[in-house]
Amino acid sequence: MPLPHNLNQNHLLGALTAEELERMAEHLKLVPMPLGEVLYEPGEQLQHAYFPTTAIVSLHYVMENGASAETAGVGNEGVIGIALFMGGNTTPSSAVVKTAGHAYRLGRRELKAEFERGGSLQHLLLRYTQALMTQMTQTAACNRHHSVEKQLCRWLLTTLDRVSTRELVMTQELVASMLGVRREGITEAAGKLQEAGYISYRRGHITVLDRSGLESRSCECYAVVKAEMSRLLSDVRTRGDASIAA
Amino acid sequence: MPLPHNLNQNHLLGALTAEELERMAEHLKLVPMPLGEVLYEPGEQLQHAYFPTTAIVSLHYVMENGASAETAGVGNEGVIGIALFMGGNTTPSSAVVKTAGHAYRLGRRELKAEFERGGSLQHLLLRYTQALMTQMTQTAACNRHHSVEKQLCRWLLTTLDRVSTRELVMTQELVASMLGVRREGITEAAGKLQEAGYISYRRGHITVLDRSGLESRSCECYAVVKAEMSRLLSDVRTRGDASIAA
DNA sequence: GCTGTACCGTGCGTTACCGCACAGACAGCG
DNA sequence: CGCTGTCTGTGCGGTAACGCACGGTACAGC
Repeated sequence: MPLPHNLNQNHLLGALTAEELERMAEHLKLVPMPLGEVLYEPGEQLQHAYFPTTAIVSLHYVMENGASAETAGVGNEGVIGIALFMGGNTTPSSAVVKTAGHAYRLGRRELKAEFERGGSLQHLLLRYTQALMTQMTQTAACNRHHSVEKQLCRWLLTTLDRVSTRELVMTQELVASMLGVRREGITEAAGKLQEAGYISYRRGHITVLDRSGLESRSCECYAVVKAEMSRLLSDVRTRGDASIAA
Repeated sequence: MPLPHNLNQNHLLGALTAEELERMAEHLKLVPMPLGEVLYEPGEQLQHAYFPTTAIVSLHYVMENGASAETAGVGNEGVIGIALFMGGNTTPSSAVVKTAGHAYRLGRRELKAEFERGGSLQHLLLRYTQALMTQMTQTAACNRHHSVEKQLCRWLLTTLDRVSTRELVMTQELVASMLGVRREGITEAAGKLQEAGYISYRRGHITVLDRSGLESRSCECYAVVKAEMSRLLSDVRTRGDASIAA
């Protein structure tokens, strides 16, 4: 179902003033985000920021021995390319598309220029950055203390919050690499969840049947991050639909 | 040896322009930071930012069941109270003093006011924030993949970088709560390091004998964070010693 | 409808870390 | 000087997750 895309589908863009959005609109380009695409690699100078509409992107750290872990996810509530306005221009981690979709792309110059005007975009981006730090903090603690099953529940829930369907297009292999665990660990945990009737899956598709079931088996981290995100971004998505079609 | 404190001991303050520093100097108050002091608790509106000189502070997340983990450390290279200028005003984690010392304290209004002038303080703070995110990312991945011994090495090295001596005043219990592991796990790992001649310790005091030994047993995370910190904050500490005595 | 590739399930042995319990050692204080 | 509380060492069973190997199965593409 190819919805007509519009800027409001990204919550940050949707919360800008009409004036700001007008200034930026001509520079925002809708781009497809295929599964697996690498938006940036460690140490590489970023050229664009991405405001996802339907895509979901994973901020991902890969260690020397090839092991990896997701440190935060970004969907239509956020933006990829923090390092542009924070001033570092790059990061040691990478960003990869974990659910295909679309995003609005903005050149680094245009982003920096608008950020430095100090208007509502600046405030939004800074608060979003803080929200991202909350995710990272929570991931760090969660990685230390919670079981794979709990983490899987958390991960499914946060991913589900960013899509409009109950079905995620996801192989166990992919999930495992996000959580930084063995593929077999996911097989086992997912098996238990399926047995409990919370999810069902087939080759690369996970369907959530009982959301509250997942919540009950998830660790606290899901709720903590969600609450903090909504606290920090409470004024986002309140602008109504006075949108500029793209 | 009670050195005369001066603002330059904190690298961020030391990198400000003379003009900015002059504006802020009258609001900066040198305060003692005793071991264990809690600078802020989860959800609590911050009243001050702290620029450590000799103290080291841990950003610490405590879970519902009481388990905890450090997500980043802050010493004289940084500042505590990011949430003030990022706009969230609080965070779900807490900040506790893990090595006693001093810090310059600044009221939240004064910090915000200076931040919003958009001068070099703003740029410094934003880049420092990005460096903090690097630490968090690395901690998350490290927690997932590296052994307690490697993590202990990393932690000792980063702590050592923030003090002027070779001796850390630290109980194993405290180290364990920082790393989010059992106290016995530290006993074991520290025992091995002592056997190797890299450290020696007695009741609450850890002395580093062979730094490069620790580096060789540490995980990559230490070097990654260090390199990224120095990249992001390369212009810090270059202002020379035209300081304003406090 | 066949075939090959990707994906998933299962079963080992192994290991790192946990939880608990208790004993010993040191330091500071009256 | 001895007491006391804190800190450290050690042992032991339990367990979650790993690494590896292999076999089974759905689906896509021809």
